Amino acid sequence: MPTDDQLATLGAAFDAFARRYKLADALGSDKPLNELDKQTLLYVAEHSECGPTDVARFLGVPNTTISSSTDRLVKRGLIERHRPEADRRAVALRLSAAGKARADGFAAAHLELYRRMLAPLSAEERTRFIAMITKIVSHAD
Amino acid sequence: MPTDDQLATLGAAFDAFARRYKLADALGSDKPLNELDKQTLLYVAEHSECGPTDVARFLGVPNTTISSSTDRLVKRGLIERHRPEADRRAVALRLSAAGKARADGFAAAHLELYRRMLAPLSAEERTRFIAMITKIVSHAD
DNA sequence: ATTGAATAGTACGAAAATCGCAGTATTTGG
DNA sequence: CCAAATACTGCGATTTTCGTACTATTCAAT
Repeated sequence: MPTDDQLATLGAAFDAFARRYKLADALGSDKPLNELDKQTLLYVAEHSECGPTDVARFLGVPNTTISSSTDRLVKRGLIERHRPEADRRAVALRLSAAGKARADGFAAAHLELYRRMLAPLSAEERTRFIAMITKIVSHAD
Repeated sequence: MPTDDQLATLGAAFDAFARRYKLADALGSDKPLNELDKQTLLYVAEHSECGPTDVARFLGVPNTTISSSTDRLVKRGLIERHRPEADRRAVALRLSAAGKARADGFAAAHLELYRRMLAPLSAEERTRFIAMITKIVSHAD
């Protein structure tokens, strides 16, 4: 029962949102990572010792695509592969020191982005906004 | 002056947001469009008679990339190119009937998406939420 | 009027990325 | 103990991006 007008306004806001708050790949690093590799790196940062299949399932892409992605990240020295003793078919992924630095860079950029987003809101509005968006995403279906 | 905790919560919410509210490419159409072509189509829908350069500037990609994109869209019969009398170097883009149908499909999917997002909020919260996000994006830098 | 610079777009091709198919290594279950 | 399942990777076809170089047209300044 939201009005058409509300939906249109929200749509326009989201468009602007997506376009404006696009975090520029942390300059200063060597070559920028493509979107998938960035996602892979961030996932591994949050799930050390995970396997390629975990990443693939989470990101919704085929296993082979993640295999390529991790290949690139290993070649760039951002992540490391190793065989866990427990299951020697598997591969466990973890960040290298350089990878951790890179992931931290992204995290910092994200925080800065969120800070800029919240800047125009008052303290009370911020609280409300965060509460609402949390409500939206935590609503099952 | 948002707290670290607020920023972390917002970040988590955005991640979930981006992952959950990904509009599945309107099934039923023939082959799905890739992301860029979708963006191009939508831009042309909103800016009939625009040129490739306009699209490129808006989307932040090189001109040649848009040239490829419009090529694909023309081949699929979704947009049409023609030479305006006024400036015969230029190319003007517009949707074909099929393209319009496709764009309308996307628009409908978007609306449905927004409806689902707003569903968990009360009428008053919706109003507030939209007002806040509008405030955020209309804030110049 | 002329012509040199600027502008709009495209052709082409190299480099990169995605992902299906098939293959290897290991584990599990009956 | 062996067939099926699981975790991944090698390979290669297809698609996409985008830089360089080109054509066509317009503009601007003499």
